[in-house]
Amino acid sequence: MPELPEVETMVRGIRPVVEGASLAGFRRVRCSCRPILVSPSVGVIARRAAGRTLSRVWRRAKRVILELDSGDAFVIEPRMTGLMLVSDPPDAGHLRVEWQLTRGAEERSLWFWDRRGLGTVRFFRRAELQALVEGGALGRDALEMDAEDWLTALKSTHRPVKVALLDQRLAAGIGNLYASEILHRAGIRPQTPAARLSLARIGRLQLAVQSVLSEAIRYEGSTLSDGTYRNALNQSGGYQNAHRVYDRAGEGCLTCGAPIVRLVQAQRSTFYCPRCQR
DNA sequence: ATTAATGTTCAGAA
DNA sequence: TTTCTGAACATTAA
Repeated sequence: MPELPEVETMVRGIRPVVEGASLAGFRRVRCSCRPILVSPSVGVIARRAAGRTLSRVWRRAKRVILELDSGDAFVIEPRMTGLMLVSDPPDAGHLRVEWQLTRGAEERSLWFWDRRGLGTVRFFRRAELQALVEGGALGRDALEMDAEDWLTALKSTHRPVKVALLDQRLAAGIGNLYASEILHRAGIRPQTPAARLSLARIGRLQLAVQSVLSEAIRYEGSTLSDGTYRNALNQSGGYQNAHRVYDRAGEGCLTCGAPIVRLVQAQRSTFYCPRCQR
């Protein structure tokens, strides 16, 4: 599930361990599951990166970026079930990649753990990184968008607003869970065609994006019933207790009491309150 | 014991 | 051009 708040939490969790450390080794962990995508090959990456200092840990949309003093960088996409850890993992069987770090005499490791194995670890040269970060594939970070940015983004498509929120080219960082939560907070029906939203409703949407995402970051993300998402220290997040609609089909709306409805849009579950959201 | 569903992304087709 | 479909994979619930 890692969406913007979970990835931000990962970055904040690993930053104190990673930033300023030297990379002593980079390796794939031997496990019984199929290997995840690492590109270029582990050997090539290790040759280019070993001995360098990890100067900056940051986030672009749902990607974790480990930047080296050379300007080259690791770009990690957790996708569905990937985690960045600086502690023991949920289980040893799904550890995928290890960064061996040194800071003076101290040795520590950063891990990429991924149960389903859809996540990726890629290494980019400085120029490639710039293209990836600034290129057209990703829109502005959802937390940095003002109402005017949202107006431009939403005017450009006739798809339902819930589906549009998931389009990373329009706004980067929102995923399936937070899209439902944001629309409930904004009082907007998920089926509404994006281009048909009034200025006033777009203003409410922008505020809902800000408040839902920043609250979720404050609570260190959402750990769903499958327990997959954990922070860098393998601890649960807390925002799942604040969900108003996600995964609550048939239960009463916490605002008005009407039963929450589940529908499928673009092959993904959407949850909303038919009374609060118009 | 099958089948459907699960947070994401991307290629390829409609 | 825009939008839709299915696949990548592992695990759990029905």
